[in-house]
Amino acid sequence: MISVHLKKLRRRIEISPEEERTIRDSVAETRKVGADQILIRSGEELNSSLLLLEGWLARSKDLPSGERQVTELHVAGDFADLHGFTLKRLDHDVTTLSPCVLAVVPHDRLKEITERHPRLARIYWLFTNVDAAITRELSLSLGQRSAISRMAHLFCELYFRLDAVGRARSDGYELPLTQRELAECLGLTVVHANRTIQELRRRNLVELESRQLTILDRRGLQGLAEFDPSYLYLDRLNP
Amino acid sequence: MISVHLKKLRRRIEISPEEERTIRDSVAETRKVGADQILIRSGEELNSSLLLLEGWLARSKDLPSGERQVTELHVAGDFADLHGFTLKRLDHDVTTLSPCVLAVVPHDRLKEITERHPRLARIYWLFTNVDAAITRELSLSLGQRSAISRMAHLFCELYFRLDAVGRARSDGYELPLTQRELAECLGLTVVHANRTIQELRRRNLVELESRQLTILDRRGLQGLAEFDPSYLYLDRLNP
DNA sequence: ACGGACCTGTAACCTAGGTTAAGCGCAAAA
DNA sequence: TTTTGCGCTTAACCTAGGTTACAGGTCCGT
Repeated sequence: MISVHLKKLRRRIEISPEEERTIRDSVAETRKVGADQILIRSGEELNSSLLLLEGWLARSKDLPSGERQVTELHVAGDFADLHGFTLKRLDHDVTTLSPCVLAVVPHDRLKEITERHPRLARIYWLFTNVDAAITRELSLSLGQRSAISRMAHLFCELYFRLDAVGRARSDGYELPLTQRELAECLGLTVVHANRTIQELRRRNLVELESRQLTILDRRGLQGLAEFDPSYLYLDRLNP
Repeated sequence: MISVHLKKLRRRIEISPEEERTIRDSVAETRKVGADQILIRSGEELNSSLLLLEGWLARSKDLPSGERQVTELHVAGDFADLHGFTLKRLDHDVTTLSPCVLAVVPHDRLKEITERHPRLARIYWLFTNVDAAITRELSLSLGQRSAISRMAHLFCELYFRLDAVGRARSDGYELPLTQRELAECLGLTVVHANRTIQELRRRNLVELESRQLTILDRRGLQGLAEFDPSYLYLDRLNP
């Protein structure tokens, strides 16, 4: 099951058999969790990190007034809170958006990796930096793109990320988010998120029904989003 | 001059004399640059990282249409592109907002640090994670806060960050950004950035004149911003 | 000393997206 | 089987912030 994580890594870098063993051994246990659970609360002290093997997670931040912003989505293969290894507490919550399978990686094993497997440490460092790049792209979306272009951009991003771990069909993917959750990702209200989806439908770019996103016109969607996947660092890297 | 960087680190963690030596030795050269220079272009291949010793930098991303979003500001003591060590190219530009002094840290010396000084490597990893936390908070601002609250939030954040490296007065700090640049940080137009500053003035919260920001009512400003500095991880950490 | 570019400031007007409210369908609970 | 609640949808209306335009000040290069 952890192979989805290895797939994500191997998409971008070589992983030796020994490194693979180290990664596999870093997992202390595996947990199953239902949808809409809070896994980590902002500020909580941490001594392990969570590797998502199946399902969808969100990192989100709240305003005192209750408005919520999702700052990153996570899919199978992603670490949800690898940054918690160095930070020891998070500045955001981590919640499940669907039923999930999680691997628990204790921080002392990560520390050992930094002591004994510097290349692997650099790889994991790299992946927290890719997460940051995704958040930067979100800032660009929230600050400068229109609602429709933002939503198209998110759909494109998720397509590339899911495809990289073999979780996309050629014409779309399973997207278990409600319209409210999509709105929280994009800094919109539910009402306007709905209007925006209608508009994407009307333009024959996507269909979204019973948790299935169908991309009818990938070229058109990417054009509308002005989507350039280079910020996902999906090409070969060499850390 | 690199002491401002050590000050930033020591604000949060212990640095041994040997670690200090390693950090000092990691600098290959020091460069002075004028304002409004592009230091790094998105996509460019990198083999060193830039440590900012004096002045202000911005990381920014552009849309094809020319709209620009500043995704993070950097002040003395910050690494501008430490994430470039693992990523080897950036997904954003790095530009000077004022005359700057920069230390150049070759990636092979950073690699050596990951091989020989794992604790220092964890510390630097930590700091790229703090950068990411700042970008997350920006996403929250851009997605959910009003223009005035966003601007108040930025002014508070910069106060805390500058204070942490001894670059703030008790009642404000030097802020060399034009209103256009502030607007680009906050996802606003220049016109509305100006309106927003006028409103902050009218409420007697801040004064901003000839590059000097004076905070007239810190309590009030933080209240308006709903500012909670915990995302800056300014307290003691233990990597 | 002059011209031009950029910065700050304002005014008039406009629109993307927010707000409020309501209806419908469906699934889980009772 | 009814009820309750949630997710989706739409409509009417409103406002925060965008757009365009213009003016005065300052700094810079010639």
